[in-house]
Amino acid sequence: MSHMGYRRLMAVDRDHVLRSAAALLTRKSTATMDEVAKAAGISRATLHRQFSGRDALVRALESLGIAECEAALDAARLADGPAADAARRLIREIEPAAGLLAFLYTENQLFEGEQQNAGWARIDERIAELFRRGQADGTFRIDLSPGWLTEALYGLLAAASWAVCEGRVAPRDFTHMTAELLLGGALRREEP
Amino acid sequence: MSHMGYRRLMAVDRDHVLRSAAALLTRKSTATMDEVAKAAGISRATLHRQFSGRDALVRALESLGIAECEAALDAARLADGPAADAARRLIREIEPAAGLLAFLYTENQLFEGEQQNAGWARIDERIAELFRRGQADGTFRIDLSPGWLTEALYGLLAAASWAVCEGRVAPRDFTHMTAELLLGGALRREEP
DNA sequence: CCCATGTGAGACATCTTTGTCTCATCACGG
DNA sequence: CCGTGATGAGACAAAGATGTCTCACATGGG
Repeated sequence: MSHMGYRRLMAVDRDHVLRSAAALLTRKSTATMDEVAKAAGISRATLHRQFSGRDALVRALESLGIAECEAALDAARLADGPAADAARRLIREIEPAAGLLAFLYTENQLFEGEQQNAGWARIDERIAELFRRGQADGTFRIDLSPGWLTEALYGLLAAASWAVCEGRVAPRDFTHMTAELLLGGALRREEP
Repeated sequence: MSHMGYRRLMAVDRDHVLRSAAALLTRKSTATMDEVAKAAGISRATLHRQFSGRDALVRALESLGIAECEAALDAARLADGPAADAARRLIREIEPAAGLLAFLYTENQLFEGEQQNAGWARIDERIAELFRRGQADGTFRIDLSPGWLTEALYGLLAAASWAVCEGRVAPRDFTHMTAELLLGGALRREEP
């Protein structure tokens, strides 16, 4: 079964390379292919054998980010239960991918071409649908559009990811900080 | 007074170049010096006569961003009146600089060297102080740290700036969307 | 009118990154 | 033990961006 062994080894390496690249590019978005290779513990030649170029690497990271987002959306079961709880589940599930998302969020090269990945539109729509549901049942305020709430979620995820990366926020507070600010804001609530 | 005239012309050109560069780099952070020059309506030679290199240009943009932030902080009079109103004033005053701030926010090259501009620390401190004041007088919740609220403000400003830039949010809604989400969050408030 | 100064256009070398190639080595299975 | 295939190291050229230079032009003041 050398064929299976070959396939499995490749898959593991590819995933490891992608994760390393995501972690590095999150911190330094202008990292060289050589730095990416070193971060993954491989040579530049091998990196080039798996991703034919920097563009292919970024596209693969985009696909990975989309896949992780959709997995988080599935795991969060946005249609179940109160909308606020669903939003908290979503943030908790998406946290491991927040760094990658923050990198892709600022890689505006991905969105300037006329051929942008349709996965983002699907994800946007699913998140916006959650906010729409919450607005319809009176949970969420209606003066903030679902589209803006979606953008704000991305922005807060990126901000929290960078704040954790630079040590300004403890990693264990990530979910609470992000979810509470998105849902409840900075103002103190009156005790009912 | 040719000397004064010379100085004045230089200042005007320099400011125009900086604003053009900020507007362009906000949309495409990897723009070439040639593109920056064209966007400002000057040649690459003249651009290079005013900013000795790309690094000098970015540093000048950083200084401009810091100056505009501090001007906004002054104009917002953060120490006056209710903390929530002060935060709204701050967002309103800082809105014109949000695009530039968003660019500098992602230019992590500015923050990796051991010699980073101390202006950011001053600005962070002034904003955090506002949130501390609001927490002390019971206006803001205390389970979100002033540091995180400051980071969240940056993240929301950047998200709103990009959302406006790409047409997903109307420019006139910028202040309301950002301020209301930061302060009140997505959850609907009970009518008192 | 003449000259000084700022500017644009372009040439040129340099540097970095990238894409491609070759070759030696190493691991693994037959 | 031997061959196959992946890998690492390095050389190499191509491409792009940048820094620097020269030269022509135009504008404005003396």
